[in-house]
Amino acid sequence: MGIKELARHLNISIGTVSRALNGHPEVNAETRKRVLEAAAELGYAPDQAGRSLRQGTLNVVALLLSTDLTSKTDTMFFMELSRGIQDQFAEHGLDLVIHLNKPDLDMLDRVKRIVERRQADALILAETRDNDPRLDYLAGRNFPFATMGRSWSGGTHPWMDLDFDFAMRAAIDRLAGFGHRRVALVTGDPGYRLDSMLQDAFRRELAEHGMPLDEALMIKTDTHEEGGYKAMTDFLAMAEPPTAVIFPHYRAVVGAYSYLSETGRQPGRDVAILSCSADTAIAQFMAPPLTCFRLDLYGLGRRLAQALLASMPRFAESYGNALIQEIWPWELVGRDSDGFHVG
Amino acid sequence: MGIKELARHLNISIGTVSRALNGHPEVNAETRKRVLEAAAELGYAPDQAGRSLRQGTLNVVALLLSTDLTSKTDTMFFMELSRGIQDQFAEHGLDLVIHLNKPDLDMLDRVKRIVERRQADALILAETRDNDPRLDYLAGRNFPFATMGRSWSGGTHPWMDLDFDFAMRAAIDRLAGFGHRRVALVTGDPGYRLDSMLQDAFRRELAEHGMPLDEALMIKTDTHEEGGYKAMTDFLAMAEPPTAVIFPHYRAVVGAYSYLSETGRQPGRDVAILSCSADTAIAQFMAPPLTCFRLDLYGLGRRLAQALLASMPRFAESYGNALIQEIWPWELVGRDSDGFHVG
DNA sequence: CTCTATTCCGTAAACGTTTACGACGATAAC
DNA sequence: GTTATCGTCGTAAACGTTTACGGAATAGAG
Repeated sequence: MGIKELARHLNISIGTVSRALNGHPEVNAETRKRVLEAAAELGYAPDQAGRSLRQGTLNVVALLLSTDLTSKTDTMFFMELSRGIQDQFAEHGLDLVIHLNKPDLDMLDRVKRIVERRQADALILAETRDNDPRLDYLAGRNFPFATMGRSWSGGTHPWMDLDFDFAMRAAIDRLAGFGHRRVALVTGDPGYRLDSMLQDAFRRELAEHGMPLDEALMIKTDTHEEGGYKAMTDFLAMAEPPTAVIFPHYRAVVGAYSYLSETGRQPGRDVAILSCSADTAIAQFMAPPLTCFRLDLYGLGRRLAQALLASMPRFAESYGNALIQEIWPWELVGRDSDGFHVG
Repeated sequence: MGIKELARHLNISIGTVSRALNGHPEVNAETRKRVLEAAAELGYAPDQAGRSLRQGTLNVVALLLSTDLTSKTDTMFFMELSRGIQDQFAEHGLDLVIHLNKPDLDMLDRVKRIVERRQADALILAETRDNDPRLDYLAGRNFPFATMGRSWSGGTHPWMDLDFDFAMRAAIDRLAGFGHRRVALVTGDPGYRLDSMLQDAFRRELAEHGMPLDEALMIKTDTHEEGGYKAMTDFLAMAEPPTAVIFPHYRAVVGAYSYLSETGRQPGRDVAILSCSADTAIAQFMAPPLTCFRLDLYGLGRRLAQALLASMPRFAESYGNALIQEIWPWELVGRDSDGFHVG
């Protein structure tokens, strides 16, 4: 099953076998055919370790995800994204593998392990934090990597991100059009760049629309169902509750819907609910269907992979050697969760 | 950064360095300390390719998932499962990596690639199909693997599965107790062992409870939101609709809820909805909260990993060299989606 | 002092590839 | 007939580890 056996079986040298399999030009056409046939018949495939050892490359890109995702974010988002990444890499013979890890501190260790043991040729990080030490480490080692979501400093590494400024403007435009003036925002930990940007954009757009800013209407909490449930509970206990709530994180909406339903209220009638999340399958099947943002997650994944490839010396020329950092547009999908006029 | 540099830096041989790092007994305590310190300081970690080449082991286990998961199943299920698997493997210094692949035919190629290129020491398959060629291939190559969900033949490989017989009995017991006699079942493609078992159990339990079996009430469709939506549409268009519907697949429930809401109906009042899925975070936040089954997904993942480890020569002795195949119990969590009496 | 056992460490082979280098024969050029 | 060119292939080194083997030094036993 090794290349040696294959060579012996064909009565040629291992060098020729290797050249034949790797498509080198200096091998006779008929010899190549014989080699390929024999390889297919005997089920030979080059050992990854041997090849990697020799040419220092593994044909594997790692995507590092935190197990937090299970509890805090929309797993669908990353699944769709991964599908795009995977397909793009496949065109270059690269495999995508997902590494799950405990969140926070261990993450740096895992990154170090991947780099130092050479478990992948490049790395994709999903969620970056303020002063994320992983970015410095990777940049210092000159290891190719990309991130989903820009980092705080912008950085000189490739990334893809979403246009949250646009989303927030579109959301508040829409709510203002319906006559809302007390709008609330429920985000997660502002230690994440995403939540920080959302809060900034929220403040700015409120000001632009001449709406009052009430800090009590900006709740930072967990981004899953329970966080949304509690946030909605708090809002409705206020002397003057908001008439509209923006939940950038989709899963929090589920909790909010739940509390509203329990108390006999209805989203889209008693309070407007709007999400800045991607329009994954469930949104249109909520009751009432959720207003959120349409986005080509699969395409985003592909483009993220392209950005990373463009930063890898081996593939850079195919992608114009450019540093690719893009902010992706999306489109507001108005549904019934916020479709009513106040006042 | 190689072991050679490290050895030169310490003025000892690479053999001793290797032994020191790998905890072999025949090395002086003080030498070992020096080596470990220097390795930490210089950020040395053994190259995976070199090590793998030498000792034929990689310390990596692969979990193969289909990109279908995105559209068809509850991604949360596999995330929680993966977390358990990951933690169990970590105790033995193994990493879990997830390979995403297109469904169906390509899957066998991917499995072959993983085995032939030695990209992992063992493999976990998530969804097996009738006459799944991947199982035969792996067994033929004597490659360690385990599956989530038993295969059709039972097989001689380790697996974990859920007690769907129990679930179906508990579900129909409960519905019978509420007075239901026209109960429907919405499953996916019976080419999957899971759906096939559910249908069998459903028929059996109906008979045991003296309920009539109406084949029109057994719909096979997609297991995502849209499938549930359409199934519910079909049911309610019947001359004599079912009074209760069992949706083993959680995501189909979302679609069913959606249709009910659109037509002014309410789950748990106009029709009973019950799911045999695991009780993931969303179930209790649906409106009304969904009756389903409580399950320790994390523990299940750990146990699945143990079962696999027990089948790997390297680790077998720690686990008693046994073939581990287990059917896990779960517990019905009665909520409001089916809590009403008929007639 | 001799012999043996023990502790520690260096040497070198091996794992399965890829590839630089050189060699061989055949063909073409003069 | 000599030389250069080309196409094809074999040889061997190299990648970074681990580990079997043997050797040197020390200690203990007689």
